[in-house]
Amino acid sequence: MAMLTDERRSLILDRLREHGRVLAADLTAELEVSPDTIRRDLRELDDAGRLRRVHGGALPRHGDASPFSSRARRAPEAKASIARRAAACVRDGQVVILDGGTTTLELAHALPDTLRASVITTSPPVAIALADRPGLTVTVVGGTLRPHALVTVGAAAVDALRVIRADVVFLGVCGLHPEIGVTTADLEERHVKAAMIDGAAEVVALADHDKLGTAMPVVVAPLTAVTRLVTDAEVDAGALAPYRAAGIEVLLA
Amino acid sequence: MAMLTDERRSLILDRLREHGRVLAADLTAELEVSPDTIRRDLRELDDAGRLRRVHGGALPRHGDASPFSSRARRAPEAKASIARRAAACVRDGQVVILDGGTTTLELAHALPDTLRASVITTSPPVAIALADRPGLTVTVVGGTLRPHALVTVGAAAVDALRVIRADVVFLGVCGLHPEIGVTTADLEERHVKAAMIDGAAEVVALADHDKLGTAMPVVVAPLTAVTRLVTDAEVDAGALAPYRAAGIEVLLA
DNA sequence: CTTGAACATGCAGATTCAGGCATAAACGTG
DNA sequence: CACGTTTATGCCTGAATCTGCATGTTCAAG
Repeated sequence: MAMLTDERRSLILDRLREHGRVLAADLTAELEVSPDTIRRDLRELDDAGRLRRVHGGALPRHGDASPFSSRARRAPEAKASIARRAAACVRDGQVVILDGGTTTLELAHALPDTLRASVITTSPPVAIALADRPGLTVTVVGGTLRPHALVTVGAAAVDALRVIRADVVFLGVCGLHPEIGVTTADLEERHVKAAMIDGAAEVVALADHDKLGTAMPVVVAPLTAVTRLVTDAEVDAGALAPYRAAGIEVLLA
Repeated sequence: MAMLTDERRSLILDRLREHGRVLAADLTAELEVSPDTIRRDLRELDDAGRLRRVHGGALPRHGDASPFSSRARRAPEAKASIARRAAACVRDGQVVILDGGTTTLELAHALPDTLRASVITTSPPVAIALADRPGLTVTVVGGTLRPHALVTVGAAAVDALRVIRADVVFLGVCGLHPEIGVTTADLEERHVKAAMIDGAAEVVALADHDKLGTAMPVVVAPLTAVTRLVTDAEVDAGALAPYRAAGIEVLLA
């Protein structure tokens, strides 16, 4: 047997998380088993409550028309490769702050299994993703939950972050403009992000290439607050010059 | 004997760490012992909690069958009906505290879509489940994440809860004994649960019928702290008498 | 309504598994 | 050393699991 049954089913759940849906035919091809086996897998995963079976494939259990999970489907491979590149920046023993957002959630999944570190996050999905890593201490920053972004905000969150001096903070940025700096759309989130940046020795911005050169309504911090930028390889070479000029180390994924 | 038993088992765990899985057949070939011996090894390593036995081989224990998701599969219909019954106790405008655990997560899903209330929880999964309810304000209580239970604990969580005066708190109890009271297995969780109870006008305990009459090592609160008990209909009628005698309103789901 | 794809069900072959039993080595004790 | 006990291992048998195939049914797009 090339692949264990449970292994195959985990892989199906991975694909489901990745793409937001799976087709029985695709799985048959990728996993090289008969359609019957795939159907059985999907049926039993449904019985176990791990997914929702539909004709032709399967969907995530909780209907999930949520903005969060639909956003996760945008440019998943770019986000994933950025996440992998960024994950390599973390070293054992560090205190790491993880922002919310789909890219940082990918980063959480991409962290090496063996990593020993302390992770602080405002994002419940990130916290859950890291819960079963034996080497990690996960701290959730409390506050009011922003439904769209699934991050905590408010005075409680800012207070909790203010006392933390992190080695590195990973920031999922909505816009990163050479002159305007780090920007976001939400005023409450701005204060939380600013508090994360304040105490951190290193600030790593994670941004798809199409976030570069754009700006959102609320300014979080000047560009000089960022020490590293991780983006995908599809970016124009010239577009990176202003960031390098600002002393930012640019990593291409 | 070419290789000691424990030596062989360490090697199996090494292979598992290396490849993320092991096949019984491969181990038989590599270690030159009978399949029976390998099976015995895998079984005992599973009993010792070092790996997860599956048909044909073994997988890492925390691969994806987290204790949380496996617990969710135990008596799901009882949990769901308890959750539905309890959800009917919540009224518009209330401040509600939701404990962690699989039953309270079901309760979160069972809350009416139209409910307008403020929900406070230590459980990231509960927070996510409620995020897209337009009528709810969800507050996450920050703290250190307990990997097994997926709840936050620690001084930060207790502090945050101390200032809250909730109308009702829903407590997922591990054990509810007529004389010993509400008990749990974890000392940190005990302090968080106690803080939840302290400021609450009403304390609703959610418990499968098989939790009644049992006690865990750590006492959270005396039975008198509980004002309502929701359990499933499979409970012996006689078993409920001591709770009713203590002035607790018992709801059968 | 038609039709092809997807589906559930039952079945068979192959593999894997659990428990009982026998053997042999290692161990402890007098 | 002699003896009984424990442990580890391999073999055996019946049971369980997994997978693919055949059958008839259901679904959904045209």
